[in-house]
Amino acid sequence: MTGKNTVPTRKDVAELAGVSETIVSYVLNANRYVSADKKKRVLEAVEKLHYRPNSIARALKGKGNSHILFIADNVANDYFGRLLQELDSVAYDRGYLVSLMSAKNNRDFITRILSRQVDAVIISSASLAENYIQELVDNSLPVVLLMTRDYASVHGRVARIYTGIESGIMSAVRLLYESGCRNLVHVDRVSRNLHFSNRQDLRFRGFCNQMETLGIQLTEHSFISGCRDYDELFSAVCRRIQSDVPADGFVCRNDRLACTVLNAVLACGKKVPDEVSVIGFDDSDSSKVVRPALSTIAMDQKGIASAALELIEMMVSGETPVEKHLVTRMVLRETTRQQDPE
Amino acid sequence: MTGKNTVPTRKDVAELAGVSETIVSYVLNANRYVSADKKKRVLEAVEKLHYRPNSIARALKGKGNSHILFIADNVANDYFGRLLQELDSVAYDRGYLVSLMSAKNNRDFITRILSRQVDAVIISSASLAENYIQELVDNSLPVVLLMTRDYASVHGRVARIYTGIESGIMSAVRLLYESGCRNLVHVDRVSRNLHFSNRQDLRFRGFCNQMETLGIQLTEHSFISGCRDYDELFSAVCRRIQSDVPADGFVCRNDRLACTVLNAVLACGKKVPDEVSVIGFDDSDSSKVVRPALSTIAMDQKGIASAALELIEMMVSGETPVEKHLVTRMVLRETTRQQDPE
DNA sequence: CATAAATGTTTACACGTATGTAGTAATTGA
DNA sequence: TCAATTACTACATACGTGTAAACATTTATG
Repeated sequence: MTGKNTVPTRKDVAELAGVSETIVSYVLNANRYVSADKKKRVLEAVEKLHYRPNSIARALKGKGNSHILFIADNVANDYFGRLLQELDSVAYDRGYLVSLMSAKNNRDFITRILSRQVDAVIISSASLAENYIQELVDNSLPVVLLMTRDYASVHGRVARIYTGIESGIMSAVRLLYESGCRNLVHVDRVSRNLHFSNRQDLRFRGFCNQMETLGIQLTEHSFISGCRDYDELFSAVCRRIQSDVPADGFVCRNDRLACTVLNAVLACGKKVPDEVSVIGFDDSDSSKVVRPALSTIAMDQKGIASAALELIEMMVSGETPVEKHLVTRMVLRETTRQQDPE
Repeated sequence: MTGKNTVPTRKDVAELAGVSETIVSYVLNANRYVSADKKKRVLEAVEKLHYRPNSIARALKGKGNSHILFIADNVANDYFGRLLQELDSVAYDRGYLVSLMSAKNNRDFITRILSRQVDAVIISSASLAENYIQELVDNSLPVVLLMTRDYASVHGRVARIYTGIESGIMSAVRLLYESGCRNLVHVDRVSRNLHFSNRQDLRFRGFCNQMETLGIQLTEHSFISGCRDYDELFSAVCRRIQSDVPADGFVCRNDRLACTVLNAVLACGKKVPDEVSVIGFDDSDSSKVVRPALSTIAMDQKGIASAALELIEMMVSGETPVEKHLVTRMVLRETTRQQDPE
């Protein structure tokens, strides 16, 4: 079995079955009359040779590539990892292949994508310029946006998936408030190149909206942002804890941040969750192993993946895309005081 | 800018430049004589139209697809996430696209891959059957194996990357031994469907080899395996701690396991690292946020990614693949007693 | 000056597939 | 019986590209 095989083509199948290539095509695409006899012979030949139509040639003929491109800022985190996993799973079942592209690559971005003839693009990026996205849309490439922020300026045939981030954060704020927290703080990402969240960002927006709904005045004390690394964040949290109006609840962009916050709070000698509450986002491994175990918000990666594929198949077959709405799930562990969210 | 554009082809470029299509091809592939005048006009037209050769058509002509397939057991963990990130980065720079496929998908596995005409496959999987891999090799598809275990039965044109797992674990064992641990335990993965490591697995092998080198008899007490989830692992660790010959050092397959072990050890009232040492693998986020911070072994994802691409380019251009050897890096934090590894 | 060599360009085909068009044979309808 | 329909099959072309080979032009050589 160590000889150099060669991938069989339609021609090989046709010869083995004793029919023309066209017949093979018709059998496999099931769109023309083919006699039962020949159909059987073709299928047997296909089986015997392990023939499978060449995706490349198929794509060239304009028949779709069964190829999805996933664009994200960085796949190196728990959330994206699990999303990719689910995406691959549901995509594979439907015959699709999933490819990856980092949003930070921008040389030749658009032309590269178009030259690949992928069937659709899923975008989950806060950094990808909206005009890039618009250009993809203008080239009639089906685009699915995973809404982590507002893509207000993107118009045309675009499908949007709302993952429930905003309402998830809102529930978190409400939970902390109802359990007695009155000095809530939103913890933003750490980054070398300063990048502050604004109302475009759905987490930030969720926090602000819910605070306003609760009638709480937003001040500079309501936010920790602009830290360049986790050490800086640690210090910032300590300062915030030891200030005149000490924070008693932290709502964090993700679990990694939340864990650092948690450690800082504990280091300051505060009791968690009795004196201070902390809630993260992602339900990552970190949230499960820190002590006390971190309360967090879990996203429905499987649901998102399914929704994305459903939308893609709609768009590919020409239907008008719709919006999909999913929900997050609160995972209450030990850094929040128990409280029925109802 | 909201009109439906259309992707330009070689023909469009040729017309705009006032030359034949062949000239365009020759200019872009730089393999024939073309007058300076026409070359200039072609390049200008290319620039103007944002033309890029259609990868699909190119692939169909057998000129490679600049397409790499990455096959792994599950990308939903820190290690794979970062590897993917690095892989995408170096691949993008060299014009490649990276696709994903889970090793647990096995229906039509081979034919699907072959029908995609990818240029190469990178495999990092403990579960993918070796005969599948062999089949890819037999179909003269360049394969790069990330050696997490022994693929002894795979023969032919295969490139192998040794990521330093085995020696990394060996160093860890030596470190714990030299810092005084005498009852070391290897902690295996948790899994529903029981799957025990053996000498094929490089971590397991590293542990056993080093233990034998140190002259320590391996017994059933040297291993914790067969746990179906983290709760079971927690209990198993507690039992092991409270047994007649209490363990004083745990070498774990990954950080997630190590964190659970750490929490169990602490819950049993043992001092870490004074009484018990724990070391993980991956340098994941979890290892950074648990308290005490977990000592661990970091892999060189960037180096692995570069090596993989280098090997792929070698194989694609017909050279005989070679073995690549990388090294891991010990990250000593607070769950091991400080000790100079020399 | 004639001819060979070097340089520059085009024509023609191939990769593996899908399908419009057209053709043949069998069946049906009146 | 003859036309009309149905059940099949085949030919020819196109997708966008790479490149051998034929052709054309210029330059070098004897």
